[in-house]
Amino acid sequence: MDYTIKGKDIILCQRDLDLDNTLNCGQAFRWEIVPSEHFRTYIGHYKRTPLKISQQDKDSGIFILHNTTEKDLLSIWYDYFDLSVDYGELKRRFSEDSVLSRACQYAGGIRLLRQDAEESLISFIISQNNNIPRIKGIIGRLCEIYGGFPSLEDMRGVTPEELSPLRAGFRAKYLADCVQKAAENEIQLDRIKEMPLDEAQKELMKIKGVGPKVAMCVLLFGMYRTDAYPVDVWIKRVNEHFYPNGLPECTQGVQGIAQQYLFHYVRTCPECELNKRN
DNA sequence: TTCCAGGCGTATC
DNA sequence: GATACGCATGGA
Repeated sequence: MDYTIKGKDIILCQRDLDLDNTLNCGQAFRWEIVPSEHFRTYIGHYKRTPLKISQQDKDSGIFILHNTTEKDLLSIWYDYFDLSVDYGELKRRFSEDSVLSRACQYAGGIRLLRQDAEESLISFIISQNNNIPRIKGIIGRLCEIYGGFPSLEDMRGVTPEELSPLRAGFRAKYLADCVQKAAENEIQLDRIKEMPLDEAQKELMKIKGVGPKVAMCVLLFGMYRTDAYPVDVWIKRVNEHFYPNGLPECTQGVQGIAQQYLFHYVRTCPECELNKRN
């Protein structure tokens, strides 16, 4: 990692990272873009620790972590932004496949964020049969109520009625069930992290409102299980249209990272035939 | 007005 | 085990 400390800021040189790509590709829901003198500036959190981060230009690979410490960089943000992984190497692997190659070319600055497991669980319960702007709205209201993103312990004893200000609809009862099962140790995320993928998925599915897809999202985004491959409506189309015989071999072990490139590509790239409705 | 959104629970066969 | 349907809410 290449960085220098400049007063209260840290200047980070980092390849294969683009803030728009990474923070707006549907894996995280509470990074907000804010006006600044730089190309892009976002404010977000890992658990309760805030970060304001700027990307200086589109392609320079220079970032400013504002008003932070070397300790937070090394103990939080280095892991959160997955900086130990060589995404250049990963993308060279993916380029064996023509679809993935296009996806990487379209948004090569995507990185898989290592997010908090509890936040991922709550967020992706909210995500079901929902659209991304509205997911962000519900999560924003959740954070307002609790003064930051709540832990499952913070929400202990909550009822669906008490969650009605979220306007989460039928998902409120799922959130309450999730909180209750965690409180009663019916599900233990720390144990699930250590389980084989199939077993971990089944365990998460004990929570009402957590099915195969949400469970895979929790494993991928909240537990850094890069072999987890969540299939939503978009990825279902990708599988049927591009990979009728299964994923290419170059994704072995990192199917989840490939999924993230594919998801963003089909949803937002005008050149992708699946993007155009019909 | 109708359709759809990072799905899932339930009923039915 | 497979399939059909309802579900809260809000934007297009």
